[in-house]
Amino acid sequence: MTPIQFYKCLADDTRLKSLLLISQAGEACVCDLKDALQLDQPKTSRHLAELRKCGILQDERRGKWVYYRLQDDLPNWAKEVIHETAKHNPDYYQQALETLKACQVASNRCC
Amino acid sequence: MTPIQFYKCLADDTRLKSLLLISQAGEACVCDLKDALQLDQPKTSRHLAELRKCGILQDERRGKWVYYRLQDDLPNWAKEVIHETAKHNPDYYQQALETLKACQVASNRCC
DNA sequence: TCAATATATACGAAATTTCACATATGTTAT
DNA sequence: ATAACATATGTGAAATTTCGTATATATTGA
Repeated sequence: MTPIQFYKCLADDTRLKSLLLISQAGEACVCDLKDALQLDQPKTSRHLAELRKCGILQDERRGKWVYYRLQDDLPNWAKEVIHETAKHNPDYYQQALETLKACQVASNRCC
Repeated sequence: MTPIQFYKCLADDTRLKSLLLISQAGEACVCDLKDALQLDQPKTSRHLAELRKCGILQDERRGKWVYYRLQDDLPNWAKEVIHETAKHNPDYYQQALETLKACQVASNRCC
């Protein structure tokens, strides 16, 4: 993954917030993310697919749901960038993260 | 500076390369950067101005030349991101950096 | 098999970004 | 004052990205 590919992927509000949420929560399914970020389903899915296609996220289907998390072999510099950004910018995603976590503990299904 | 502003600024080849070159060289003037990156003058200038306007770079005029360097009060997380990216992706900018350094030692004027 | 739920994608429109070119501004030296 | 050089910016066209809507695919349970 080239730096320019990586940063183009981060340069969208939906993708950046999704990525930071996933980095903090460990993983998230499309429907929880869509509720946490108050987006429609196609938009959420499309941006997650873009993060997957450029090698930042990996997906795993579990029943009806698809869970996204950081790609296992994501270069360390990219992981560092994501974590450093998340660590020092909680205001940017904190409210959505709380909604996301509430969804995730609620039950074995989505919000 | 919000993370999304920051990453939108990095999501362009000219801006990202300029930024990494400047982070490695300490500073650079427009004409040296334009030669190192083989770009025309307006394009170089416009992208540097964008990095300045969003708070990543600062400029200083010295005679006819304008030198750009990292903004002194750039948030530390942003500095970390830039340095981590530069440190682990030398292939992306190494050739241009050598040209830039050659320009800078050549004389007290631009290439 | 059929209905319900979750996710993905095709497609054209709308919005945004980038570009090339022309020109303006600022500085220095003569 | 003028010429030469360095940098900045205005402008509309071109390219790219994002979006909304409709629809397709996949899974589960009745």
